[in-house]
Amino acid sequence: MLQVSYIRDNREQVLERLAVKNFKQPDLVDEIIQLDERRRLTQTQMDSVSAQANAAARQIGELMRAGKKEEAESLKANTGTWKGEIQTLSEQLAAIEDELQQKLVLLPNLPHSSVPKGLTPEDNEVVLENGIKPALPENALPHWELAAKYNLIDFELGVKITGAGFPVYKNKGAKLQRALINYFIDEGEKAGYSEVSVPLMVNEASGFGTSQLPDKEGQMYFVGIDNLYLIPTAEVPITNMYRDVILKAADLPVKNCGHTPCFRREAGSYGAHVRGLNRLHQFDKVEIVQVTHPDKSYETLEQMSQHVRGLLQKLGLPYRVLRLCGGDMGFGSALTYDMETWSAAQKRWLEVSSVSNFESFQSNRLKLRFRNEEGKTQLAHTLNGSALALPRIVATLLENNQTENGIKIPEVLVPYTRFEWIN
RNA sequence: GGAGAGGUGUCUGAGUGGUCGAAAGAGCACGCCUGGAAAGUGUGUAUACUUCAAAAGGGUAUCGAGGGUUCGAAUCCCUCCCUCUCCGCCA
Repeated sequence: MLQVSYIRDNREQVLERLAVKNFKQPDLVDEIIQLDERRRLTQTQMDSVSAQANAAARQIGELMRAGKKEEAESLKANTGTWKGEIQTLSEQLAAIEDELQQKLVLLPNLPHSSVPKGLTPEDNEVVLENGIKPALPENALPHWELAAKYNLIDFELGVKITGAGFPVYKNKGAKLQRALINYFIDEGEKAGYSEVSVPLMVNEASGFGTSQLPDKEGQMYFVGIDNLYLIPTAEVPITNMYRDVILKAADLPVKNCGHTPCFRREAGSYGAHVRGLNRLHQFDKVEIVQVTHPDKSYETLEQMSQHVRGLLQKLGLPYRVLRLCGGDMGFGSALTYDMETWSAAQKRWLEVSSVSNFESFQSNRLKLRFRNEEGKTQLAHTLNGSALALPRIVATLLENNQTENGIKIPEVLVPYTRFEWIN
């Protein structure tokens, strides 16, 4: 959520930046500024009437104590009017604030100046490409066929138990999952992220804090009986650990990592591109999260991106890094890098990580602040990234590392899998 | 799930209708003291909104959340949330 004071002081710039994100309702900006003016006016009026009423109440108290009952009674006569006024004004204020809030949450974050204009994934900017795309023989198999051939993943069984998009991992497939999770967590800890294990369901306030709500309501599974949402990413519970928190400047940066399953409804996605592990309703992911000083967040974004690239490199996967264009970016992000691996049998890039700087967009909702050099509270910046999401890594590993003798496990994973081949 | 107790500032904790944004202590910050430290001592120490050109200052709101009673609510009433204890159930 953008800060109203910022919008007020930087109207032109806000409009210009929103245009980069192809924001469809620029009129909202002026509506917000006007509502804010009305809000302040109403608040000032209400405050001054309250001040009068408070003063009178104090005086009545003093008179009562002094035993001057009649004078006190005569003062009471005025209070009814004030009470009425306060009532009216506070109702007005509440209505204005409500409307303001409703409009404010519709504004996405402003993109960073380096974000390219554009509408679709085709407009994303390729920042770099690394690694060698393996040349597979003509009869190379896509991962869903490899998963069946080596008895690693049973998609049909998942359909029986739950439904499409909830695979059952078996044998070395299940072990590979565990190995990847542990490997990613260990690498995170090496990079200074302290591990947390967090709830998989969150309340509405948490969903709002990281801006899944109200924007992406339909993308989350909702448990109505208890009003809880299944997390679409560990970003939500981990970042919300710092909701309503004022950190010391010395506490920054805060670095956490954690593994969770992620649940996504993925309403409306079907077809060849969602086959196998390409798109699931439940998948495992290790997430890295940082809370930083506003001056450091872009530096941090680069570090986080490096961390993710390092993982892909160590796994020996060819990858590329994209700087997302305005149209493809998430609602709350100011700058996002997507990391994609080359899936050699499908002959396409698969997104395996997304690293974003939210600047103060989330922290404004979270009321996540720190005490700055001047001793004043200031919104911190939040960042997060996948490091990494498992299914597409598994898909790429299986496809790219297939040989006549089976699937070769990357060296760095062998201490975790305790087998070198799937065959 | 049943019964009871309770939720006050960074923490402990006082406060049952007015002088309470809130005693006291601890902690923390800065100063004095000291060769340095401890002890001692002094001062300060919530957040948000708003007013003001800015600073200083002022106003309003907030004692789990929301509503109500009252001229006036941390204090009384209602609803909800949470914590603790006992019982029940249970991985």
